[in-house]
Amino acid sequence: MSELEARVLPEATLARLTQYLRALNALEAQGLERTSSGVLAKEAGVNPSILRKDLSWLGSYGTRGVGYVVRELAEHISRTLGLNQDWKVAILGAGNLGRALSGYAGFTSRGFNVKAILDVDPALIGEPVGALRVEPISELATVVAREEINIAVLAVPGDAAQDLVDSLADLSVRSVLSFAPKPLKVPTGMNLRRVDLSTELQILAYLAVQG
Amino acid sequence: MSELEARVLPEATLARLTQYLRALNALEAQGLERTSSGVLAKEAGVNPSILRKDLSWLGSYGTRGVGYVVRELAEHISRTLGLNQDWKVAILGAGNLGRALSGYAGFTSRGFNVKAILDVDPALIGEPVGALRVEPISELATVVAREEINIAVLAVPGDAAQDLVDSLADLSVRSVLSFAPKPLKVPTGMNLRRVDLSTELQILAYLAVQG
DNA sequence: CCGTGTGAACTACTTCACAGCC
DNA sequence: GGCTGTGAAGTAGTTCACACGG
Repeated sequence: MSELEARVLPEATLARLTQYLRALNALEAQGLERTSSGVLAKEAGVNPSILRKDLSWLGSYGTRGVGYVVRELAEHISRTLGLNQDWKVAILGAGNLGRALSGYAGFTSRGFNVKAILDVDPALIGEPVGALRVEPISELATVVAREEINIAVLAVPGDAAQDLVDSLADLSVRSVLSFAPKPLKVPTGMNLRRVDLSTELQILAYLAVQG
Repeated sequence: MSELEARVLPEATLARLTQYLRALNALEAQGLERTSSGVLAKEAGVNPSILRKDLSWLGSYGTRGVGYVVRELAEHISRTLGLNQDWKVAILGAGNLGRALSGYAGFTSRGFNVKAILDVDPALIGEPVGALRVEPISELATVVAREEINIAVLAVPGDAAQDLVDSLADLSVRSVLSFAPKPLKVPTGMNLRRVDLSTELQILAYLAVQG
């Protein structure tokens, strides 16, 4: 393949683009067809400068002196983020958190489909979770192949997480969202994002003491 | 001399300190009494330089040529983060996510006690969740006072979140962890952190398309 | 005129490299 | 000798301010 220049979006821009997308949807729901960086930035909770700078990474989609066409801009951001395609998600770990995530609205919307939920615990295997049934984690390879999983969500204890990441890497699952409270090593080419709930609470504790 | 006496830890440092704390606990569990920035940094998944720089914000607690005393450093970080005191957490929203969070191990450890779970839905009120029962959100003020709540976790739909933040502010709850997929306005003096699960998935989708 | 798009200035954070001390 | 602690250098991200074009 011909090498395109590695023009990857900065991490921070990427995170905000998802917020603009939601903000645009909110504006569209209000019946607005056009908007400006000021209005959109307010809705997304950022300042207008950074919004315009972020959008400049995608090219020029506004009109000077006027603003942006809501639907057009939303469509463009969606395409850039890869949300025009279908994402098939497997949840690893059918404990409280895993089960809650499988039904979470944010996970089932916008092209993300939870296709499977797996666990090691024999007591959980076969149990219904929404429209799915818990499958044994020993069948991971089979499930990933059958459902064409491309995103995995790790809702397992810290000790189990690294082994699963390694297995997923072998199965060419290249995107993982981990809730395990441990740093994980990932092979190059795999994308990992962590959500660490107890870290968030600890940060709040510090801020509360400060303030 | 700087104008302000109280120099606050950088946000990024703060987040890593919580990781060092976990890493130190892991080392202590292995029976180690002393460690070095190299070992600790590896366990925490960061590089040694930034670790030493982070610790320098807390003052000098290592010994040149030797390293750090595990328990001493852990104790010091804990104190800095305000983890020597008791934190009383209320969970707002008793849906799948709220119920899962109330039992989440990371939430119940290290001084964080889930004292109450509340919801608007009459069908849920009175239902048992672990050792608690769901209480009506109309009783928020009473519950906050009774349990001396100082941290609230928002696990409600986006539309309800802002009103709850405002109510919490009136009740002097100064720290909020929100799972609502919306930017929220907070009064000065209130600390808000957001965990946005669908944003995380969207970022992964983009990264997967890129790679 | 008005709001976008963007270089330039600024701020925050990370890494380097080595002086300082045990 | 070896590892900490820290200025200095480097990098990433944000805000400013204004030229540009509908």
